[in-house]
Amino acid sequence: MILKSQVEWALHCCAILAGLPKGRYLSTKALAEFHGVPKEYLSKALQSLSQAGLVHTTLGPSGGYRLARTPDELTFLDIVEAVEGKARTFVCNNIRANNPCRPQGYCESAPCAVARVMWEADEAWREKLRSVQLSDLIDTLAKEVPAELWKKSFEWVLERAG
Amino acid sequence: MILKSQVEWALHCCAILAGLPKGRYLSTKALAEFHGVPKEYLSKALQSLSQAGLVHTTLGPSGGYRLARTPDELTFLDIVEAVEGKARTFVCNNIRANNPCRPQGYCESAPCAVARVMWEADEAWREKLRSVQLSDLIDTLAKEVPAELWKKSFEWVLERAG
DNA sequence: GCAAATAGGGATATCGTTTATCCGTAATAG
DNA sequence: CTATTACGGATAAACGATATCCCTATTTGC
Ligand code: SF4
Ligand code: SF4
Repeated sequence: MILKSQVEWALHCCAILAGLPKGRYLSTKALAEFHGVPKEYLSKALQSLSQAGLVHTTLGPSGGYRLARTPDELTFLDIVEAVEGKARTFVCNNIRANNPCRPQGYCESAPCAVARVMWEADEAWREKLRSVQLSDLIDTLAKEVPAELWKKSFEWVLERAG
Repeated sequence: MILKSQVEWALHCCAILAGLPKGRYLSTKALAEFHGVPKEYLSKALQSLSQAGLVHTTLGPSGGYRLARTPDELTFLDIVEAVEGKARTFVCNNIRANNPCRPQGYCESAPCAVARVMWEADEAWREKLRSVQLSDLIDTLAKEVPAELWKKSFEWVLERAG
């Protein structure tokens, strides 16, 4: 069980978009080139962000993406769920219904204990992701990324932002 | 991203094995029939439990599986990791290495902030699973499963336990 | 108005994992 | 000795993730 690589891409793209000056847009082409990933496929991830309402888009030359909210209103969970979906990672196939001892027509009132524990764990995962904002990531990166590289990357992006 | 159905099977099998009298064994065949899942494939899940040291096995007629520890020494995490593996669900493809602004020969000292947050969430998921013991599950099931069905299932298992 | 660039979406192909089955081997109870 | 079992390897089918291609509508700059 492994998350899509698109999740990593989407998170990185949002981090870049967070540094974009108000009103500017950055294209799929630029984002793909910056991260060294296939443009067409990255496009699908960005479309997921768009459908989830996390980013705004414009068409035409100088078009592209920008964040739809401020970085402190965007959580990791927003981004992860936009790409990976909101479905729980544990699906119950209700195998208890196959118990040969079961009376005919017996009907489960509620999801069983196994499923509930697995879903609580899933929720713990989501809760952790919900607790980290995009702005937290930016703060950390600003501290950890060497100043020189940070500045050059910023300029690289600005040159291509429409 | 979805967990293998084998995870559900393994959890249910362990719950059944927990009710087995000391020294008795239950075969793959019985477990597969009880849960209504393919015997050959369930066998793979049980082998995973065996390799992880969570269950003991014996060969021959009246052979099968029993728990290697008491139910309060077995956590959900033990069982889930035996089947699903211990690998983290977020893999870092190090796409920051593709940043065109990066100086030649630049070397990352540590995993980046994105990966760390995702790994913390992964750990929160595992911590939750670690906090629930198999004995907790049995307690809950004993309360929720109708007494009649519980008793009949127990007898069904005993008839087939070697 | 026109040409270039863009997001969006559908169709399709490739690849790897999950799911499932089959068979041969070694061990064990009766 | 026979029947039954766990175990492991080989293999196939089904499915989802990855990746590419192409067409459309829209917008910008000229
Ligand atoms: S016991 Fe729970 S997880 Fe298992 S089949 Fe029933 S509802 Fe699903
Ligand atoms: S920023 Fe983090 S998650 Fe992204 S490629 Fe680098 S190490 Fe991996």
